[in-house]
Amino acid sequence: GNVKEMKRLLAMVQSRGVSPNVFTYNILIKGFCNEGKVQEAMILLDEMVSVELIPDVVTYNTLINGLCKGHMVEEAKNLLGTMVRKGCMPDDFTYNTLIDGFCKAGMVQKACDLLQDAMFKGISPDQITYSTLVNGFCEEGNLERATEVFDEACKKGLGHNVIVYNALVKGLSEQGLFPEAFELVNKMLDSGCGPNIWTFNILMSGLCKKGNLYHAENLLNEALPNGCTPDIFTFNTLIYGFCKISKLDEALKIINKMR
RNA sequence: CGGUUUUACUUACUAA
Repeated sequence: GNVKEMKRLLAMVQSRGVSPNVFTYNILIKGFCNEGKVQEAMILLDEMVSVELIPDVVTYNTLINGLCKGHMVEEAKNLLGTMVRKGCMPDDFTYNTLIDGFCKAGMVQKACDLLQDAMFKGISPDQITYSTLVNGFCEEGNLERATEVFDEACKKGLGHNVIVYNALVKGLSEQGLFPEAFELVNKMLDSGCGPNIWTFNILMSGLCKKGNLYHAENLLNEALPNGCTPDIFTFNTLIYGFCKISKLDEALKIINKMR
């Protein structure tokens, strides 16, 4: 829908004696953001003010995330400034969202600056922050910094998290560093934070891109014994891999295994 | 502290 339609709905609800509150707007704003209609979501922010509702930290975080996902990171950062000016204190969600936005935009250094800003405000990095930064550095091809961040997370006791591990496993396997990637998976098993199907998919995808279907298919057989059920990503990855090396017959066999 | 809203990791294809 659009904002005009929304206004009609809200008017209808109000005519029944029920007024929308901040939650109502937050849900709507999230809805518009999910549809990629961030501009319309921003209009709702203005409208909240005009009906004397005070946007809260969730309102701003939702919009900041929408702007980041819409590749408008500078605007997102400006909104951080706006919320502070209006007396709404940013929280860990705010910073993690922005840090991810800047990482995904290829501005990892700015993401690190934001983390400094957050820490200055008394917000310390959590597992989400670390997975975000590990991922950011990996995407940049900077495995050294990615590993440093990972080690720092471990020192703080925040390293034993599947997503943090997966981010680094992905970075390693995308660079073709499979021995290191598998070593890390062994570390996961030792630390009681076992791999999940995402871990397997990440490794298999890396192997498939290198044309190493032998090891990729072996991994498929190791998933179940490790308590991971192959999913649609697993099979699509293998089918892609076999097609890439022109083994269409093998690709078709995978399709049969799916049934 | 009755409930409801916000952040991180995986496949391919498609556009430039």
